[in-house]
Amino acid sequence: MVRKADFNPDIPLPPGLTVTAIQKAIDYIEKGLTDLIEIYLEQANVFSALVGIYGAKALDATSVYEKNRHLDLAQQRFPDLRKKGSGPNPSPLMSLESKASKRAWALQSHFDHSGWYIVWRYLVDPTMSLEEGKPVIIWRIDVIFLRKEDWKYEGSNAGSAGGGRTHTFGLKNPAQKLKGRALYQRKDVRLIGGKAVPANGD
DNA sequence: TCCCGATGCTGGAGGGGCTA
DNA sequence: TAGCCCCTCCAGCATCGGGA
Repeated sequence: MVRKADFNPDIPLPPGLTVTAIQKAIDYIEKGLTDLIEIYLEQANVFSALVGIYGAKALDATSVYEKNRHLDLAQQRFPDLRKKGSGPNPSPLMSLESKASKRAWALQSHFDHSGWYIVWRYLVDPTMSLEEGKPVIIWRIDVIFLRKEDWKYEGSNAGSAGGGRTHTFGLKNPAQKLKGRALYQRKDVRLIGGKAVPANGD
């Protein structure tokens, strides 16, 4: 259950975005992903992408922010969401990127764009000890405006000789930037060993 | 038509630093 | 000194566009 008391009213939000819209989005994500838990067990990284997609979809439905109507651009280009009426090339203040992660602080992207970022921090609770019927729980939401200088380049040795992925950008000192600035924080989830776990699970 | 690079989304492991 | 926290680096899978 999403409680209003778990929201911090002092956290600034992107223009037009409301706590109510985010509250509905949490509900949408948690319900929507209940049947997709098998995907997490199969491929966790794909599941994280799904959480981010559901987040964007939910805000598209519940807020004044909308997804790019050109499917290919929506899938590939920054931002995920833009304020309705802000045109095809919204300013950073009107741009909202939806990201999801199991990790407590880290934030990575292939770009270092300026704009608003909403990060859905989730945990998978197959025992449903936190909430009956909800194996996926959004336990914290970070909403922050990031500038180009907040990102650091993280290179890659990928090339013809081998290697894995392409380069990424990572948020500089994410814990320092995000600590105490969560818009939403469940009190029944604790960080232990850098991992989010149900507080009633110990 | 096929291949490769760019871009989208992430997680895991290991090591260094800090603190109790 | 051990445990915890955080950062860095390496890992995966997907789609799309452009060039050969």
